[in-house]
Amino acid sequence: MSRKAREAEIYEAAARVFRRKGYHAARIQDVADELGLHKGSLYYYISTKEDLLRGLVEGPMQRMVAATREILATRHAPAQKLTRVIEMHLRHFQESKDFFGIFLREDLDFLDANAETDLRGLVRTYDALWDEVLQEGIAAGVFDAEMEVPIVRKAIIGMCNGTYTWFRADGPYPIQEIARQFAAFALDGLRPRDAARAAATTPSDLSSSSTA
Amino acid sequence: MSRKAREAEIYEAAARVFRRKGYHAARIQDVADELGLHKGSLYYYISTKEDLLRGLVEGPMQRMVAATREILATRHAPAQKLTRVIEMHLRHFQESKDFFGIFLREDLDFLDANAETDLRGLVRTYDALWDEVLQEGIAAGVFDAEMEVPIVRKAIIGMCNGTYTWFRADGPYPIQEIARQFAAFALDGLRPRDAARAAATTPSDLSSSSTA
DNA sequence: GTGAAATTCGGACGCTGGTTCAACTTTTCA
DNA sequence: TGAAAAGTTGAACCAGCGTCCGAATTTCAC
Repeated sequence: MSRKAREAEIYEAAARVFRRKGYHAARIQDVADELGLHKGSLYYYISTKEDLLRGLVEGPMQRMVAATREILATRHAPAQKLTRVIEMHLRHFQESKDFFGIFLREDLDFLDANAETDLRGLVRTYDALWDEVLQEGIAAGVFDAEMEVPIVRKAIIGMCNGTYTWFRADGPYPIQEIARQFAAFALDGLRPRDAARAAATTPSDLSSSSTA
Repeated sequence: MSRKAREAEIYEAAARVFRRKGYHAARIQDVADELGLHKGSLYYYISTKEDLLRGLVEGPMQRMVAATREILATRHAPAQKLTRVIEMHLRHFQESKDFFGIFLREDLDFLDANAETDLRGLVRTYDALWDEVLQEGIAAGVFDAEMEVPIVRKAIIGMCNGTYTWFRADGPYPIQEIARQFAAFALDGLRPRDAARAAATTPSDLSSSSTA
């Protein structure tokens, strides 16, 4: 096994352990156990426990920002863009579950303090992109012009991030179904679907595939 | 100062510290510093650090369950009950911010393991009460009958819990305004308010006080 | 096969942090 | 006012954990 591959193994193991126990509660020994190594051996690959965490943090957030930019660049209707952004968020969330588990639970600001990583900046960028989606909808007259965009954005993202607490890949709902329901919920609220559909000016085209 | 009062001080200080740093990252010394005491002195009041955490956990959750039961017992319309439950959740959330900060971030299952506290049970009860609210709405024909109740419940609670990440008492939005927007969002989604109002069968009476 | 390089081992070191405790100070109340 | 009770101190103990390092083992080129 190459050095790179071994390093990747270690980082993945660390991600799992950090998510399960939390960064501070997790011991280097736990990471070693996960790999069947002795803890001293890890230091052949890493320098400190903090660097291990830092290594995990880079990547997932950047990918989400990039994916959001792509969606924004399309010519879809606002409601559809929103649906796709929600889906995208949930999908990345699930794919980098370990990372987000850490990201949501730990206070990672101390990482920004003494290194080149700028997590907070990335989050700000991501938020701004969401706001753009909502603003487009308002400008197009299909979203409530009276809404407070930051609150609504936080409401939707909070809704998505909440999946961390309860979503299980082997649970009753596949991630697509959750995305579908979340999008429908965001766009139409709880009002009976028929009435909502009748009144809605911008139906989502994503619900056609699975009508559950 | 009475013993009870001193104990309360200690638990409150611990709550603040645990929320700021996380239970595992926080040190007993930090709690002592918060009070201007020496760490040894704390042990005149507490037995272990874990008990300190356990003491914090009891209470807030029980109060929320009780408050939800009260709302359910009223004769309000489903949409109004939902609005009130959302408000209630956010209000308790803010009032016991330290507790929830810990609750959401830490893995507290280990507390259930070897003590009489049954956090998980409480959470299950709380979820069930929310589901009742939603079911009532469906039965009354004012909520979408096709929704997956558990998903929607989790969506709304997730939305509320997300406030932990961003809500600041001195920020631009008072908690009431957030509750109002969340409820409106849940009930009508993002569709323009006028169209939503026209079609809605159960307007919320809570928005009358502040129209932002 | 042999030697060097890469990798892993296993123990040691030092620090941190939870907990204990005997001594000291303050409060209480007869 | 004085003695007992309540509360606080500060040092010490000890276990756990991050980190280091020389020795042992494995890998691999020649």
